Parts: sequence; structure tokens; C-alpha cells
Amino acid sequence: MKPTTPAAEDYLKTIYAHTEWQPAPITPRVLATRLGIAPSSVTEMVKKLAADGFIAHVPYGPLTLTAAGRMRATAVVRRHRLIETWLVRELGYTWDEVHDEAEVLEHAISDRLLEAIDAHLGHPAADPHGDPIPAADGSSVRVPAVLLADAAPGHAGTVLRVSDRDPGILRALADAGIGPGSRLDVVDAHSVRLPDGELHPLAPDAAGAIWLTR
Amino acid sequence: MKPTTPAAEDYLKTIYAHTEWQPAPITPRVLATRLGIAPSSVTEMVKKLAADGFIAHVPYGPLTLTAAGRMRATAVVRRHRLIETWLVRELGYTWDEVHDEAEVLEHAISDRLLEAIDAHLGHPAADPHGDPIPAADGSSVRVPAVLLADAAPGHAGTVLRVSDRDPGILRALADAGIGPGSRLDVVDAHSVRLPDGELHPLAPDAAGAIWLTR
DNA sequence: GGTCAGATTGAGGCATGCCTAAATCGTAGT
DNA sequence: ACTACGATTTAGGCATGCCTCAATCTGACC
Ligand SMILES: [Mn+2]
Ligand SMILES: [Mn+2]
Ligand SMILES: [Mn+2]
Ligand SMILES: [Mn+2]
Repeated sequence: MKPTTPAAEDYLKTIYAHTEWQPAPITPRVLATRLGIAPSSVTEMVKKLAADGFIAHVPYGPLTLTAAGRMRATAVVRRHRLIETWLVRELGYTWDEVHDEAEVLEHAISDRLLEAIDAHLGHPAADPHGDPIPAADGSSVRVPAVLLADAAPGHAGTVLRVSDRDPGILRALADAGIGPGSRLDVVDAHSVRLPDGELHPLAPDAAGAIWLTR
Repeated sequence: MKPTTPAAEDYLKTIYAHTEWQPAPITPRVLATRLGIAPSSVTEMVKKLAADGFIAHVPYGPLTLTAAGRMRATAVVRRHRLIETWLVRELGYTWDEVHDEAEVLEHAISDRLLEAIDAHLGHPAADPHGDPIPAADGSSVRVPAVLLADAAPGHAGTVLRVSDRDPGILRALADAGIGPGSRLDVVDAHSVRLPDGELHPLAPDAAGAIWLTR
């Protein structure tokens, strides 16, 4: 297929990420907001990406990835998450510090280096935030998950993933010892009970960032 | 100072590299050839770099770095060489495979990641080709060296560095077991004797890529 | 069915960094 | 001193990727 620029890769990745945990397709408006650019810039790039066969788009409609676009997107996501994992496991980064670095490096490393890092890390299945790392063929394991904010009071589960969007939330959770693998009992939408019996209050933002096993 | 783009960093690095082992300043023509671009493109970028205080240039004259330009250049060289060292020591790259990857990553990693890699590697003094890695303050240790092609017959020395410009030469030398630290007796401009007494012929290109202790 | 607010698209611009082709400069050789 | 010839610069263009502002579309509501 056509080669992709760093800018195009960020569009494809963001479109993909939007449907990774929620089903509804993304609109140009939301994509522009996520990328921090003007809606008209999205219109332009969408035209190119549609012409290149990476996205399907009817004017004034939502944006969906084609099979080729999904392949490119998962390739970028794979890079991003392997880089994050590498930074945390090998270089002393914490899980709230890795995102910006990965955002740049995901466009810079070669396939060769990507696979060398993957092998070096022992082919990890998930990144530091619990997000699954797609395989080289684009396949990805999806575990059914509930957002903590949507979980019924009394729900007991294991933290599967924490959204990496807000570093402040990540730091607060790390301080409380909460991360992927932690057991939690949901008391209500803004507090949880930890295995040691301690009641832990959650900011509304945090409850909207934590995904639990069903 | 002014921020620098990847393109500008490559200009500064290439100007710096030209005077690292030879004294004469670089001309626009040579810079264009090294960068693989048209001479007129150099004229334009030179204007910007001079306006930003990174290079000194009188029209129709050669190009020299200012103190600020030298600082930027050594910072990029430091990145490049630390990345090469990391690829070889940690990820199984050979010394002929690292250049292109480093050429891209040198513009992508943060200062934070750079210093983490440096610490992880134990603050190496030289890259896999024997090129000195400048310190974070821009200082660099320069060891007096002679190009093998210029060495007098009978000269005995240790390989200090091998130019990384031609991967073919690097592979051939690696096959012969020659690298930084190897002892060599210069027989003439195109053959050397190894410590085991074996006579080894050298392509003229190779003799122009190997630098020995004086 | 009409209105209108918000979403989307279009038009025109700007910065970066490259190009080719056409001046212009500087100097080495006569 | 002149004259080439190569090196350098200028002029004019192009692609990418963003912007602002204006036009157009869509769907929800009355
Ligand atoms: Mn990115
Ligand atoms: Mn992540
Ligand atoms: Mn480079
Ligand atoms: Mn090197």
C-alpha cells in the first residue's frame, strides 16, 4: 500500500483507538479535538486517507477504517505500546511519563528495531497501562471489560487497564498502589475497597479511566 | 536559543562532522553532496541558520559553526553515537547496521531518554566505530590519529576509529576481525599485518576509512 | 414543513524544505 | 587583464500539514 507520514499515522491511530473500548465510530469533530487541530484540517487529511484506501468516508458522515487502515493503525498502536513497555521495564520511566515519548518514537523506529525490542522484552502481551499490544499481524486479544464508573455497586473485579490520557490520574493511582492486576470492590461510582479492606475515594475522572474485569 | 528542526540538525551535524577529523571548513557544494540535496537548498537553509546564529557565512564563502552551532551539533552527534552504541550493545545490531536507524532516532528522542540510555550503558566514551561520544556539555576527547592511507610503511598502531560511511567496508573489516582496538602493522597503503602475523590486503576505500594511533 | 445551531466542508494563506533553471560571482589559467 | 568554468545564489514552483474565516449541510425541535 501507500506509505504513511507521521501525521497520517496519528489520524489512523486515533480513529482506531476511539473504537477500541467503545463501539461508536468517530466524527471529524471529535477527531480534530483529540488531535488538537482544526476541523478543516481533518477534512483535508481525511480526503487523502480515503483516496489512499485507509478510511471510508461519505461526506458529512462518520469516519471508519478500511481493512488496510486498521492494519496501519494497529501497527502504530503496536509500536506505541511496545515503546511504552520498554521505557518502563528497561529505563526507569513510570507509567505516567511514557506517553509523550512514545508518541514521537512510534513514527521513528524501523520494523527491525521494533521486533528487536519486542524480542528483548519477551513479547509482552500488554503495555504498562494494561492495553493489549497487537501482534505483528494486527491481531489483538480483547478481554470483556466494564468501566468502573459504569460498574454496579458491589461489583468485584480486577483492574484490566487504566486510560493513559491523564498523567495526573496515573500518578494518583500509582500512589494508592492501584494498577493493572489490582483487585477492587466497587462501593459506588466514586469509591472502591482495596484488598486490605481500606476504602479509597476516586475522583470522577479516575472512575472514568479504570476498566475492570466483568 | 532557537529550536532546531530535524533538517537543520542534520546540516549542523554534517558541518561539524566535516571538521572533526580534517581541519578545512566545508563548502556549500560539499555539504549539499553529503546531504544528498541540491546546492540551492543549502543556500536557503544556510540563510536561516546564519540568521539564527548557528553558522557564520559570508556570501560565496565556506561554512563555519558559531559556538551556539557547535553546541547544537555536538548534541546531535552525542545522540547519534549513544543510539548506535545502544543498538549494538543491547539489541544485537552489528556496526554496519546502526547508522540509518540512528540517523532518524537522533531527532526523535527526548533529553530525558538520552540521559537514561547513557546511564543504562554506563556512560560510554566511544561508539561502535570508535567515534568519541561528546559529553552533555559538548566537550569531546580528541585523540591524535593518522589515516591508514596516509601512514608510513612500517607504522605500527592501534585502530582508533573506522568511518561508518560505507557499511560494506565495515562488514569486510568485521569479517577480518578488525575494529577499534585492533593492533595493525602498516605494510603499505593497501595491506596490513595482523597480530597473528597474517598479511591482510585492504581496498583503497578501507585504507581511507581506518584511523590509527600515531 | 421550516428554522437554526452545530458540524462539516471549502477557499485562501502560511511555514518548512525541497526542487529545477537561470542569473551571478570568483578565480585559475592564459 | 581576460575569460571561462565551476560554485553559489536567486527566482519561481511544489508537496505537506496546518491555520482562519466563510459557505454549506444536517438533524433536532417547534
Ligand atoms: Mn504520534
Ligand atoms: Mn499506553
Ligand atoms: Mn539525521
Ligand atoms: Mn558511528
